Amino acid sequence: MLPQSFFDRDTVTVARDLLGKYLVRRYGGFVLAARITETEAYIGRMDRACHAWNYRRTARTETLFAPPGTAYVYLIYGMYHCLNLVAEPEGEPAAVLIRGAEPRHGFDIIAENRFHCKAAEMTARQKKHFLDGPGKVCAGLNIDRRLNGLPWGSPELEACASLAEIGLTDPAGDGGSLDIHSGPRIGVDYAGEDAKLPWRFWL
DNA sequence: CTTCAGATGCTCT
DNA sequence: GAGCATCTGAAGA
Repeated sequence: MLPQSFFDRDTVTVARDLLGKYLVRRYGGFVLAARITETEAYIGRMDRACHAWNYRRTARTETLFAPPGTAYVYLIYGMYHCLNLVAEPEGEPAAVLIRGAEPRHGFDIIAENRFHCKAAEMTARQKKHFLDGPGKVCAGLNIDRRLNGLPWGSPELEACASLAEIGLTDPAGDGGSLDIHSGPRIGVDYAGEDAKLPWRFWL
């Protein structure tokens, strides 16, 4: 599991460093794992796109003020969930949104969660868009608001540098060197100039 | 490949 | 009451 100190750093750095890491989700006896391929940084101190911009503290944003590594999960558009991991020292409201991932373990369960079918029954179109969006990551890994505020270190959700440390191997390999890209974040036009910040990262 | 409408409920004003 | 860190299927190019 990544140490809490991994998240106790500048949010943009954390967002970039999370690429290629493995998200592990455990529930009901299942172990699901996916490799993170896309992230975005949100920093309340200075970023109009962040829910806690200018340290805005409400019932919803309270989680952003929690210790680094805490899960921040909220409902968007009435029907999808977004998973974030809190960053920066405790008290600085900031987080990294997990925007995309690739399944690595528990394919059938993830396929069931996403498409209500077995992995082998997925269409080519479904495979191509397996977990390529924040709502899709949450649907596939069965993440919803019940996980909001989950402390870092909880077995239900963790991130690790390799699957070997939890006794698994990556069927697609660990990938070697990463080809990291960056650009403006998605869907934050309401943030004015801050919408142009290159705080989205992907492989 | 692209655009587009519609779904749906929580949060804050 | 307005808006939202989204997704899907249908239709057209």
